[in-house]
Amino acid sequence: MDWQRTKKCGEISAQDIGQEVRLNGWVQRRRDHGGVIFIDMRDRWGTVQVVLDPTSAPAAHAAAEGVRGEFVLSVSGQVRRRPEGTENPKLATGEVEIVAEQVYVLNPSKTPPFPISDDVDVDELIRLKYRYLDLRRPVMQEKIILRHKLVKLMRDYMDDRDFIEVETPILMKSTPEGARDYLVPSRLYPGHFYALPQSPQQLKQLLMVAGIERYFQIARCFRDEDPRADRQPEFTQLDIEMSFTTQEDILQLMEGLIIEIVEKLSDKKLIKPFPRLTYAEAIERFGSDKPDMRFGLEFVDLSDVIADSQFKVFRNAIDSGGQVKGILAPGCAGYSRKEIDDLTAMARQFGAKGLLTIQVLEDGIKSPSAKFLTPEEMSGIVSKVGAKVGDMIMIVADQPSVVAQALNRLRLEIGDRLGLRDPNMLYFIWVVDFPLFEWKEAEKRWDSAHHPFTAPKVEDIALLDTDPGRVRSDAYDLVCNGAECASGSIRIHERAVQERIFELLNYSLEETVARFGHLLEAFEYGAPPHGGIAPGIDRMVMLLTGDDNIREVIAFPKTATAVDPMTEAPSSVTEEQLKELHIRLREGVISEVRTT
RNA sequence: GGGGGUGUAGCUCAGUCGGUUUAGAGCGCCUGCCUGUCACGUAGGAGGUCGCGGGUUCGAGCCCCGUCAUCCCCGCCA
Repeated sequence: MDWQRTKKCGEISAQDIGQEVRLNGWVQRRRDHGGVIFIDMRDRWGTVQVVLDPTSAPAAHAAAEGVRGEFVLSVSGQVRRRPEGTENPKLATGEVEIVAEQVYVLNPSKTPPFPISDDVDVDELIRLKYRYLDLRRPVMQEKIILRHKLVKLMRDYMDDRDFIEVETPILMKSTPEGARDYLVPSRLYPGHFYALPQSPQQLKQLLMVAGIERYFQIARCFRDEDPRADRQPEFTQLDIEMSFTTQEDILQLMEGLIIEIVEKLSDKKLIKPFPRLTYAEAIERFGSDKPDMRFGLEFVDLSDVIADSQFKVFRNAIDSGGQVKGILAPGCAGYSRKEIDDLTAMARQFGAKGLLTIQVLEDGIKSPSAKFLTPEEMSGIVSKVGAKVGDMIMIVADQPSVVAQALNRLRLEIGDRLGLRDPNMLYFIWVVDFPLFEWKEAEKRWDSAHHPFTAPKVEDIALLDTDPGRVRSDAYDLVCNGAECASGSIRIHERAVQERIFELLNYSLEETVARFGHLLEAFEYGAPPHGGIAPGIDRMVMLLTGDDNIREVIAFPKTATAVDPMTEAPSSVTEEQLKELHIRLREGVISEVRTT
């Protein structure tokens, strides 16, 4: 039986009229008129109508009577122009149809658990359980194809610039810093474990020591932390590292790539060149190191206006080294008590003790703080924020980190409510000059802001000994519409500097040697200066498709509970497997084993 | 680990104040009819552990407690 296609369903056009063709595909829909039967046949390239006439091709017609949705068919016949008045402008192939002569059912299908169609809203858990059916939907196929094009473009771009792709191991050594590792027990070495890489960071640096000079990899990364709408336990990044480079080189390289991606693979608007903000500026103006720049509503520092205020909310904040900052909520003066309570709850989520609102109405100011502020102070705030009648001002007075986080959240909320976050705009910016360290209050120690291999800025090296908190690094993030989409740095390439950093991070010499001895040793054999960056591929696809859920751009994602509903991973394993791995489960754990 | 939402037919949902002895709709599915439809039409039919367990009540899809699954957020994500 010769069933292989000579044409694709979606590629049939008026040019094929008169031709004999054979098509392979799935039954999208079957319409039985008692006499003539129509079958819409779908493959990856599109859909075309097949006509079955009971008089001219009785065998084919008879076969088609038993056909149902999602049956797999091979159909041969002649392409013809549709009779006058029966064209379907909604279908790309709607000018023509296939007059079937032969129909083979290559495989029947059960009725699918949900319609294979773009315009249905099906519970995601069912979609994931039957992901192979979900992926038949044209929208999903488009995303998979777009992702392929993105990765191909990345590979071509890097190859054109003399980068070479090197694979690094998935079975790696555990380094308990940063995210939690996924561990893989070793059979050959009882009690020992491999870890899946959180990123190929150390290996790509070692490739620089190896003289590869320009490396990239489409790299899978694993982090055993709770997933989110934009986060998966495993994800993919374009991992890049280069030797004899500078921050400027890397930003240019990456900016060129991103522009090419957006211009070739989407219709979204871009701002070129990408504006640059220092970390300090970003925090000052937006309270975030990944500000959404599609709209303004920047923070306004009110310290000078209320410097002498006796209002104890302001007084306490200022006197304890805090800040008083506000943002404008244009046109929000009419907000109800409930709406303001909701906004206050958001601010509280980030540690703010409260949210102070000032509603500027036709007949005057409405604010819980009105009676505690002098008229001069009130009008000073209103004019400094630039509020007009109909606007609202939201003020948070607290420690700087609380003010930043709370007002950042409120700014994004107002941006959403006012429709200021234009979905057709991809507003990329570079955030640079990150601090090298941040203070971990819980552990009373410095921690790397980026990672411990990041180089301090040369002009700040002296501060390592005197004021580590003020040391800036050659680290940079690419941010788009309020989300981080790439992160990188110039790395340390000298053993002494690297050891000094580990020392500041409070690692003992033994720990340092045990975990990073290979890297430190490598630095002693002529390690070149180097640096790199790694844009996240899943998030890049999300930007292009406009999806706000990362699962929509991954073929077989995990749920927000880190489960694959299709294969039911993770699963329990046999006693023999455990025995081989020298693992015994604790009693309580055995009773908790999932049994779905 | 914490907070919030959701769970009723294969799918998407409705179900009022706890009360019409038998829980509904649309789509899908099955059967009949129909030779130009494309969301075909038309007549009929099947299909329910109201997530699960307990409780309150004369009576629970609806109220209470617990639990499971899932989604979003916080923590976490060098």
